Amino acid sequence: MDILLLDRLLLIGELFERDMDRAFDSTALSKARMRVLWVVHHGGPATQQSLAQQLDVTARNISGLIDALEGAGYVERTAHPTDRRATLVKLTPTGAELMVQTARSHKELNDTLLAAVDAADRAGLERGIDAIATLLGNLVAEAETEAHMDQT
Amino acid sequence: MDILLLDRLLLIGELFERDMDRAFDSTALSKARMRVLWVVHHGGPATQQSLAQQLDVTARNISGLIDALEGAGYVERTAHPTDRRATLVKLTPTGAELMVQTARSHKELNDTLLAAVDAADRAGLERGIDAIATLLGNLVAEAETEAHMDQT
DNA sequence: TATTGTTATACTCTATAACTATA
DNA sequence: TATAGTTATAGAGTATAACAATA
Repeated sequence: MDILLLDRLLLIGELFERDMDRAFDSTALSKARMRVLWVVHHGGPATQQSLAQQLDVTARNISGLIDALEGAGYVERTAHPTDRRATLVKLTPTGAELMVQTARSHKELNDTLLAAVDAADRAGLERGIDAIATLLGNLVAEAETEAHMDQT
Repeated sequence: MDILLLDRLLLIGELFERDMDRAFDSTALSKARMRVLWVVHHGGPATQQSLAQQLDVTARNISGLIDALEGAGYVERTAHPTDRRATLVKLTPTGAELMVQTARSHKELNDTLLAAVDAADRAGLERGIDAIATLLGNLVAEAETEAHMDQT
């Protein structure tokens, strides 16, 4: 009745964000900018249009984020090989190094947290989180499809 | 190696936020404003200073949020009984009704998600989430205390 | 004609600093 | 002198709309 499981899950998300904020505040790296780096790190060089779609923000928004990341030396705009309208956004060596480090500390935190869970509970925990993430993903996707229908 | 448990947890937080955004976009209720309502709903009438501390934002920021919420009819500023400098922020009947509905749908979503988890996994899931939330809370609190020390 | 990225404009959330009224 | 709230100003993230270059 008192504290819902969902609330705990949301608390974890919030705490993680606060931890990230603290870790990156010193540089030019906000959450929005880190997300851009993350997508480029995982998907490789991408056009700004592609980034806008993957991050579900406007092209204008991406322009500003890439401006900032380029100014800070984490990405560079390069010519698209076949489409002269488009630019390809790539990580610089500095940006690539940052993402490797970030992925590493992310993994370490994951392991630290998992170590606090009783070994007997881990399998149930993973299956439960999986089930919840899947169902919630479906619910949100459904709701967004409906909302999109309504617009049209 | 591929997908970390932590990533799933963060995904759940993101999906929930997207769901909330969709549900409230139609009104004057952003995430920041909903958080104010949530705190007043749970803690009762509060001064703006108190809200600023509880939400960890500046007093100036609270001024703007209360302006918006007052304009939309969800809260009202009333005189503080003993301190003429301060204002007490209260929910209007509309605001109170909104929070009751929100708490209800929040609970429903919680139950729906939990129902998707195999009954045998639920206890382990709850214990695991609890352990993770507790440890992460401690880690973040420690880090923030240290950061605060550095400033001083 | 459609698409890519930019310029122009606006709104929300956030912060710091200066100020007013009260304690 | 210290505190509660506001005004002034600034910067980041986001959105729409108009526009240039290219497809």
